[in-house]
Amino acid sequence: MCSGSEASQKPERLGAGRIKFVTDVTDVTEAGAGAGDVTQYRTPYREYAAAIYELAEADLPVIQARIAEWLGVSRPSVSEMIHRMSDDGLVDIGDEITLTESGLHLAEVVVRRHRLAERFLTEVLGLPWVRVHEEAEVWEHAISDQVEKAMWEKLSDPKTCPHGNPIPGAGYKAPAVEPLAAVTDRVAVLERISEELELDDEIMDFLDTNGLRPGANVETVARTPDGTITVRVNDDHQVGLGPFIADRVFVVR
Amino acid sequence: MCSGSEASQKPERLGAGRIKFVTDVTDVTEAGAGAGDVTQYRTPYREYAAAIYELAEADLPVIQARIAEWLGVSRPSVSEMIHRMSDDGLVDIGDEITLTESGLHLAEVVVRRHRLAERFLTEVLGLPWVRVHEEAEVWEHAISDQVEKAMWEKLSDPKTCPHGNPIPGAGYKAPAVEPLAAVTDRVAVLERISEELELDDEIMDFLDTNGLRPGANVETVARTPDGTITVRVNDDHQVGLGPFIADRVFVVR
DNA sequence: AGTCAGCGTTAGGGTTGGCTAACGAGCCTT
DNA sequence: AAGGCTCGTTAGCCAACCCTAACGCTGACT
Repeated sequence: MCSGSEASQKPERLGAGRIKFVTDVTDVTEAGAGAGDVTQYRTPYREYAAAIYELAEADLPVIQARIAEWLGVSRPSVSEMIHRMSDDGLVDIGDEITLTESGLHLAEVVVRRHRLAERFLTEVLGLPWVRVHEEAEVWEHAISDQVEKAMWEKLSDPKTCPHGNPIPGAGYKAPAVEPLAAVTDRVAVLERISEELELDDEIMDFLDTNGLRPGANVETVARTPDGTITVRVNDDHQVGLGPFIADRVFVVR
Repeated sequence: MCSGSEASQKPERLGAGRIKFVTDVTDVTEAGAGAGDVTQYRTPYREYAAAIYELAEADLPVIQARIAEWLGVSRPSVSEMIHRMSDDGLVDIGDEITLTESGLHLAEVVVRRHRLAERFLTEVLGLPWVRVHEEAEVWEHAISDQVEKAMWEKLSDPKTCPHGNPIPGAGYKAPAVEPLAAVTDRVAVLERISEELELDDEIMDFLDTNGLRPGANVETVARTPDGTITVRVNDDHQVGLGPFIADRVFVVR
């Protein structure tokens, strides 16, 4: 035997195994909700919960067909999963799908970790803000209570993700926003960019190179019948935006 | 134009979906091997590959029964998975299981990210070194090429994980070590602590509170017939260690 | 009134990764 | 020589998630 007889003392659990410890319930931040044992939920549950949360946040109808599109799965799959989540008390099924208290809690944890990860990846690791969404999609499941706490302390009181979306539990009162598409003849400040745009590298690069990030000054200067608008960015240059983008970029004032 | 009518062009993929981009092949560091498309392997493959790597590194026989114990799964499961990995060209099956070139590559990526994550978690996020193993078990799968690169740059040329195990690709020539159990009447320096001990919180706390970390000075002062030894740590205090621990703590000189 | 699109569901399957029970081969000990 | 391990394998099973095909409902438009 290589290293002695202890192998036989604990033969069934030598290694780097799958042991999952239930973490303590701790408050993540002064404002943040405790994450608790939420980690134990299976990944699909977490993703469906986050999808429902984000659909509601985006003011889209929270129905199975939208969830299916949001997650890129078939409608039968959503039907099956939603019913399982309902059995487990995470959602209620009605005209729309709604999160129960514990479902909302789960969704908030996942979305918070996603957006916190995006901040962390840009601020601490220096990744470009237009590329962190995809990474955070994985990180949101890898972050534990204790890591979330440590990230929170490392960042200086973050309120939103790099795209301007509020971090649940950070105590950010999001201002009233309207899609850029609805603004006419006014100067406004870019508040946030929809999650839907973050998936598309080309769109994000386009926004980035044209200075269209949260905080940018945006003035609508022209509009065509098909919904394309022309905006002046930071009193500097003008650029045209199609309706898909103009509907998903939100401004204040 | 990057705006326009894409809404209707991509109706089936609204959301935060499952899209996986194949990342470019890039060198992680001057010494590190390129990670390449290794990310695409399924999680079990990565864990089995890492287990085989770590068993070999620990000088344990790399047979299915050991892998099963290391991963905490049944022997039939290992048999099945190893044959699948063999079909996919990751391992060769003989008297022992050996990694092929691509299998070794995969294992090195996973182990490197695990140990890099441990360093990152202690140095950047300030987590206790005795607690990062479990976190890194998840992080090793969440770290992409670009994140690995960023972590590498953030840390100052790390050579080992916080427990003293070399980071593959970091160019660390590990010194010849021997288990503490084999040392008699000599002063030695603690080099590394086996992965197997990292799973056990109580053991890690014990080591930590007794100053038994990499770099500590250790002198064997007594030995009982059952394998228990007494060591003097940093010329300061004496403490007894059972054979299970003494076999898994390695020293130099 | 008829048609049609959108939605949720059912039926039937497939893949992945795990499990237990049981067996045969090899090896050590008695 | 006989028993008893350890080891790998086989057979059969199960749960989690996903899929396509197809059906029935509803509401809007013609």
